[in-house]
Amino acid sequence: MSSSIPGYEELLDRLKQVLRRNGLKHTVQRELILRVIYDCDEHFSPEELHQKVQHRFPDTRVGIATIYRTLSLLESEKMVTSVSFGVNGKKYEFGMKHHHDHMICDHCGLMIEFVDNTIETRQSAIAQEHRFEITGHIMQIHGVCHDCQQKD
Amino acid sequence: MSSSIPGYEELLDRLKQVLRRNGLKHTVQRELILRVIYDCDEHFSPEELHQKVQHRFPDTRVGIATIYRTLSLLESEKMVTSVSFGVNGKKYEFGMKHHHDHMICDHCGLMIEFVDNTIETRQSAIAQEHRFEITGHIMQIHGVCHDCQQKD
DNA sequence: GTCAGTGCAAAAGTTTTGCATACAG
DNA sequence: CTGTATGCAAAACTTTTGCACTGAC
Repeated sequence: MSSSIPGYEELLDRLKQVLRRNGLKHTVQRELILRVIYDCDEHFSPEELHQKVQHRFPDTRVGIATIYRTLSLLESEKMVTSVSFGVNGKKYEFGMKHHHDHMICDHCGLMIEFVDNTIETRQSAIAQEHRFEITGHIMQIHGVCHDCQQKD
Repeated sequence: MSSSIPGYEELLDRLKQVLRRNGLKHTVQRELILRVIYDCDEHFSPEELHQKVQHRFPDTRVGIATIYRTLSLLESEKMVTSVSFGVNGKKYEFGMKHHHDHMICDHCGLMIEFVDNTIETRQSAIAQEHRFEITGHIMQIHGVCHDCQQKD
């Protein structure tokens, strides 16, 4: 098993590689942002990420514009993924964990991650039927979690 | 089969019912907006909806604020659903068609709608395992459509 | 030294709010 | 009449851009 979640060093190498390949430069800001994203378990908005970075590395100024620019870069390289949670707007997550889907409680925001092989398999089959070359998918089950059901 | 897509009249009744139930008022604007949404096959942003409404009913002024307010109302009543398409931002769709999922081409934006019973069933099972009361789900397969594959 | 990257601030875009007026019930 | 709904404009947010300066290579 274990489709191996990369360690930070591995990830950093990958970033360097991407940068070199595109004639871009390795900067402190890009590295710090990657570091924070890597350590971030929850989903985050660009604004939240900005605050985390500033809080953790107060000695380096990182502008919100750089956050947006870096997120775009990382997203195009599939190192982060963006997910939309209805009313809460667009959020990002570290994109190289083991693949998983989300179950979201619309009352309290609780998020359960899960993987289901039957679903994954069907998806490939459907894509194939339509001669569609699949690059990824988003699957969210929305509802009310057990705790919130009690409270009603 | 046919889980019966409601006709416009039915839908309008439902709206009136919702309004009455919440002590809200039946207004021309709300009706026109519903009308346009009902006839709209594609997904739309609030701004696009606004333009469609103005274009189709030039005699009634409908402000963008009313569009947003009405979309919120309809969304909370599950009469429209919002879907997020990554880079394209938040879009809405008429929420009472027969349920379907989306397959989206990231090159040309082509959207194929589909339903798969195996997936639907597994979803319910997963929700049950977590004592989760399911209210809906979002499932999008992203990739490259057949046409776009040719073009590369 | 060169050229991409950065912070900052301004601009552009999106969504929400306040308020006086209109109008449904 | 009463109180919700509306349009408009202002405000609040979110995201992108322009520019002069910095710093990686």
